[in-house]
Amino acid sequence: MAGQRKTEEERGRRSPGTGTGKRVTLRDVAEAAGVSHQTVSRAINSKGEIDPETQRRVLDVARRLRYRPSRFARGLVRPEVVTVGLIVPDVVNPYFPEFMAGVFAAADQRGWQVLVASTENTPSRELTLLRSLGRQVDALVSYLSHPDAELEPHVGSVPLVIVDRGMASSTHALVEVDTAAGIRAGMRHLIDRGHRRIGIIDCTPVCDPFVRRRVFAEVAAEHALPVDDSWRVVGEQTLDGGAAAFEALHAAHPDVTAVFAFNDLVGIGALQAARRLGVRVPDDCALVGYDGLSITDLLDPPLTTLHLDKRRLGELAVHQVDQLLAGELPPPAVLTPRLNVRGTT
Amino acid sequence: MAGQRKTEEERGRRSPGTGTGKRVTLRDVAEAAGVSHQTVSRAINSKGEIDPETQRRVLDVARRLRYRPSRFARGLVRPEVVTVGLIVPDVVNPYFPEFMAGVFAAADQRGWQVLVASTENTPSRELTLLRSLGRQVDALVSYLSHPDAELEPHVGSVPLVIVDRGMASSTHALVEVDTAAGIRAGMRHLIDRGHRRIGIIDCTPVCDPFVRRRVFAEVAAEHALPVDDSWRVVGEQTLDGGAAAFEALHAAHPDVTAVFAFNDLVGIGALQAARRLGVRVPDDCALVGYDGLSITDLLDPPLTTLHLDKRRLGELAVHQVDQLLAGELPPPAVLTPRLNVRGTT
DNA sequence: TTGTATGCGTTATCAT
DNA sequence: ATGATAACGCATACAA
Repeated sequence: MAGQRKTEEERGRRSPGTGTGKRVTLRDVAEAAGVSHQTVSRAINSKGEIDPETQRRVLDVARRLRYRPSRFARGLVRPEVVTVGLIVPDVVNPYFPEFMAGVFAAADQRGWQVLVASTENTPSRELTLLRSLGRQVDALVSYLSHPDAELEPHVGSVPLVIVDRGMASSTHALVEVDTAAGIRAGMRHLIDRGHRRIGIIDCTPVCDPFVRRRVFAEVAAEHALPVDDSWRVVGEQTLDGGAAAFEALHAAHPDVTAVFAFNDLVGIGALQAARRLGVRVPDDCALVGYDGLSITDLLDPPLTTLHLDKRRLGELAVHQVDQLLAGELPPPAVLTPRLNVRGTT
Repeated sequence: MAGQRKTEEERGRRSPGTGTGKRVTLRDVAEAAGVSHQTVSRAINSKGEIDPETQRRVLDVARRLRYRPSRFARGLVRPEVVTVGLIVPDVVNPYFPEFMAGVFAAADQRGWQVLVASTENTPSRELTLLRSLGRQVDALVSYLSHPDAELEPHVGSVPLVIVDRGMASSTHALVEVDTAAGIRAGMRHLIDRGHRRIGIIDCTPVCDPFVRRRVFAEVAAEHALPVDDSWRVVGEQTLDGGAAAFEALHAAHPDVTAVFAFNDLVGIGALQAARRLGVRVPDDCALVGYDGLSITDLLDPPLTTLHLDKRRLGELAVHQVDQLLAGELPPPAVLTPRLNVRGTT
């Protein structure tokens, strides 16, 4: 009595969302099984109070019809599962997986889910993703390079946590990195080791107003270092960019004894360039990175770097979401990098 | 006429999903603004046909009330956005971000969204995530270590793509890696270079039935290599595991001239151990890795490895989802690693 | 331009 | 054990 009608429904069924064919609903299954839609619901959810035989039969029909419950209809009726949207610039850059791990862990701990999207380092995509993801989630955690004003039209009413943008906000929650303190610690370390002819490899960040340059100049002045603006080279934020910048710096100032890299990626590039140039690290020239990527540990020598707890950063972001969902705009959470002295200084 | 009632609604409002307080709906806004809920809908969605003044007023009230449209109610009525669930063992392991990047790219290209979760290398979590994510998405892409039979009770009716499990399936779509071919290529490479005393560092994978051991033995037999089972050491699938395994292998067979590592992570560990032992790579002992992690490029010397296009693997997985959603069970997609000869052989 | 009525697919309440 | 009916929050056709 169950396995009679067959071919019509099975063939030609398109899955939900695939445009054409209508979706298979609880009622379709009910009709095909000769029961009420309510009974089908019970069967699907194994809510006791149902004849085992009936359940088996209904489940069978459901399978035949390729029935799939609608998460929307379900979400409408059942207690909501909090979903956080996460926007990062680049999943492959080893910086972000660590950050993401923190977000996942904190979210999972709360029973939340995470919808992830990548801007592929394209600022304009930030805006479109803000829009599209925004309508699908309960809150958004995002790396963003635009100021609030430009964001405003795209952020609807979604609670938003902005990560490491380096700009204040009166409407969104923030998680910030105290880069200035980090740079200062790195500079002090080099100076403590007796370095005075220090160069810096800087990069053009998307929004951040050259904190590194500023702090570098400040510290240089405080300690009367014999360096001026020509000791600061600007390069691409890549391995090759770091290499090229190191070469440029070394060409301009062969007597440089220490280099501060924009970040570890750039630092690794610089290390490779140094090797090619026959500059021994750290004997001829010390090198300090920034970020504390775990891969810097594998280098030879391992890179001295300002280690930032990226995982914690992610956890803090979720914590900010927490507050936002509770209806309050929390003060910015700030994290400071920690100097990790290893082989290159 | 708009800014009259205030305090009652604003205070005490809890956000959606936060348990208590009821959700602010379109009708609440309508009532507060003194219009019909339809007008509010128009205002929110900027669907022309509305007096600009009315719209402004409504939007204002909506903001005051912290109104947020329900994604569920919306999804119920509007064309569905396909959401793919992605389950990986570990976000931080550099292998997976590359894979994820492929999934994101392919998904984005189709206008799909991706919900990500990590099992944290815990097989039991695979099952629970399968369940919880399964009800929130249209299809699932997952690394899984269980056989179909154990999966069955947890995979409801969700279309599922299993990645690199190394076991056939009659109900789920697959994306596989031809590991045997990879190992074979690596062995051939070593043999071509004249190596005969080859060792292998193997690991206990969760499900995969020691493909490496099997192929290693086969090739060894085919070429009558002077090696037996004692040339195969099994270690943890970590940096330290690789180092320990290399030391063990080297202790047992000091005359080993080449080592095949389970994967790059293990290979890097082996490389570090070799350096500590004073074994020069590749002069004293060659080393081959597996996976082709991009960081192996930064090592000194860069690791010769069997490069797997993990990004492509992710794209293929999404393509399998495509088929599944179209109602067909596609044949397994298979990817073969490519030998990438660099500094360690 | 605005309001009224209806349906989306599910679960929950209450009968039977 | 099963079925009828009413929400859930939103958008859309249609009426005013």
